[in-house]
Amino acid sequence: MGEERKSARERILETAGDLFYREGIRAVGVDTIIARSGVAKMSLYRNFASKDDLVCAYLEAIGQAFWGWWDKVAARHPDDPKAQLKALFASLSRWIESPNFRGCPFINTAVEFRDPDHPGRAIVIGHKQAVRARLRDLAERAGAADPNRLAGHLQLLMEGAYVGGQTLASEGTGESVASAADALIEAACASKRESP
Amino acid sequence: MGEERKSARERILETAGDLFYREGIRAVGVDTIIARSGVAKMSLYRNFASKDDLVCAYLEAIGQAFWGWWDKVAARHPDDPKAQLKALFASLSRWIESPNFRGCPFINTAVEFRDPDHPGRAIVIGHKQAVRARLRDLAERAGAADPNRLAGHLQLLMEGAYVGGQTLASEGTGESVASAADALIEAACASKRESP
DNA sequence: ACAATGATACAGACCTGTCTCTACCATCGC
DNA sequence: GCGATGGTAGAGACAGGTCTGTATCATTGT
Repeated sequence: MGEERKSARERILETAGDLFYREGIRAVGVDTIIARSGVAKMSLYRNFASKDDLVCAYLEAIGQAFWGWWDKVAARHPDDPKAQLKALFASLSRWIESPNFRGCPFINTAVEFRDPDHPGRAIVIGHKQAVRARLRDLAERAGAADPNRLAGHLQLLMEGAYVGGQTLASEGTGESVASAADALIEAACASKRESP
Repeated sequence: MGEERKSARERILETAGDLFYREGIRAVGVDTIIARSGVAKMSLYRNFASKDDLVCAYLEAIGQAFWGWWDKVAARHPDDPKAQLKALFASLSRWIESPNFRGCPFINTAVEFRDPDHPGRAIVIGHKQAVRARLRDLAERAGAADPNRLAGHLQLLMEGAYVGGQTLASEGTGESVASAADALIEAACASKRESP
């Protein structure tokens, strides 16, 4: 047995993540997930209380991957918050033009499940607030005149990039994001000198 | 019969529009639509070939309302494209903070129906391209140094505002949109004087 | 009379979640 | 060494509900 076979849970999460992201959550039934991952139905329901529960696990996994990406990009410019901001948007602009890009998984989930009591929505809102906080922190350390305002602007841009890449493909959305972010960052930091 | 009763078609379109927008399209079945609009099921299927067909009619109606809004706002500043742009974003910023706001119907539809062959997607893409064209036209007439670039930035902001208002409610998204739009418009038009 | 509509039952597909039965495999007692 | 045991997992049937779309019949307004 040379090959280590992954656990049922891992295979389910991997397959479900792929299908949910590509085709949408409501569009993918549990039967499809178990067929595609070669797993028994009971293995799914032993590991996840319900489909909603699986959706939450999917979002958590995506969140981890997201912060992994964020930290990796930021680490390329240690102690240079302004460069980190720009690098994040430059990387984002490349990502949204990839052929596999299907929008932001969090936004997509929030759109698919409109009921405010759906457990997934809390995760989505938590994620977006965390992003906002990290943007504000970077804006502040980058010396923005009004960090809160810059963080708000940049997050708008980020969300716009996510949906723009999906509905307006091949219109140069990626390039737009990077240049708009640059413009806003420079404008926000211009009026304040570093350590005057 | 003092009250003019609307035709079955009108009542269906009205109810479906309301439900689709508030709760999502996949979340609302035709049974709910007919119950809520007090219409027979066959009246629905006599007026619309299928649910997908009803969805398309819904998108067309939203599109008409959207351009009605756009033209009304623009008409408040005749022959002043820059003021029109700003006014559009100011109005948008108010709209997304209304309690009934549930995001952009076009984006929501595109997220709910990921299949590229779904008839609704063509309408969505057509709408977004039309918006882009009108933005570019205004940017050009407003004297932007690079109208294409400004139109791209503004559309990103617009899309961001739509989803931001939905997932990040009560974080001052509306104010952010207006101020970010102002900043980008001013920056884009600064380098070019009007009739020098 | 006639066209549009309401009411209702129904077909067939699909969805989530449960249940049973079987197979494998590691660990433990002896 | 070796059989018993228990945990994990595959296969498939099934229940109960919902969805779209169709068919049939009664009603209403002009």
